[in-house]
Amino acid sequence: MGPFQNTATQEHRYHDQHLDMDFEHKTTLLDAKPLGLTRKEYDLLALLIQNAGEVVTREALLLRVWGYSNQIRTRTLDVHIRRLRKKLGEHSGTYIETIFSVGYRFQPFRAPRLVQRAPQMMALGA
Amino acid sequence: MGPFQNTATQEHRYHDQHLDMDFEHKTTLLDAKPLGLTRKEYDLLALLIQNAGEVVTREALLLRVWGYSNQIRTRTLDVHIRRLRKKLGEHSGTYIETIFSVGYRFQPFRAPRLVQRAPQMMALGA
DNA sequence: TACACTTTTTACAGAACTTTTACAAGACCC
DNA sequence: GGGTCTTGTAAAAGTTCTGTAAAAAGTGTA
Repeated sequence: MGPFQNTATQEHRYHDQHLDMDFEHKTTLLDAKPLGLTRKEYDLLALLIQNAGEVVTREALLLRVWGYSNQIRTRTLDVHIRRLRKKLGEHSGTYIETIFSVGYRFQPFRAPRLVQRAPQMMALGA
Repeated sequence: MGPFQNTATQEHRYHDQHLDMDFEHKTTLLDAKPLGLTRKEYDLLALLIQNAGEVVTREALLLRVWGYSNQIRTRTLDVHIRRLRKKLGEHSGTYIETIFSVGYRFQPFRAPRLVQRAPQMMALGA
């Protein structure tokens, strides 16, 4: 297995210390409590989680969750990201990263940051 | 293989003792830590690295990264070079060379200097 | 229809990134 | 050294992108 300590079986389930998502039954638990995601929220989070650790572009998210082709200007994605973060509560910062001008990335809980972080989150002199 | 010890597979990756750049995922690690490059910074460094060991003229950089045609006077390139050097930290001197009145050159870490040195450091007639 | 819930749009504030400006410092040539 | 050209640097200005609140629109159901 990879360096991650969580169970991210591609087929039907994601699980880490706090978050538990069942892609088969479409259920989501945060600290053992149902997260109460709506359909779009679920689709969005599921897509991010299924690409955990990798950046998913706005374009890809809008295409695969909404079926939007390119060059449609909408803030829908942002609003849904916001609602997801709200429902994820204190862990939202850990889980959903913004990659400026590119998209978003789901990071498994306490996963080692093996890939490039969001530029806006680093000190310039690093 | 050439005389270089680094892995510089042209297709999708550059790697040496400190720096690791993945052209496919557009990620950049310095000493295993994400470098956090912005888009332009990435484009610029990627172009230099893809021509590692060779001088890339200011003209070429401005054209290929910014789409600027000749005879546009701007300091944008210089400012971005500066930010790259800042992010490369202690290794910046090793990596990015200034070729006076010509452009810049990326040098792989501790690579033997087999190619033309910077004009300002040698007698032109040598 | 009326209601509750979900989704999208709108409008603006704020953050992040890029470019320009102005000047200092360095390099080259005489 | 003096003059000229080029690059380095800091900071301001400008642009683009994201966050957020609130309203409008859509959907399902009794």
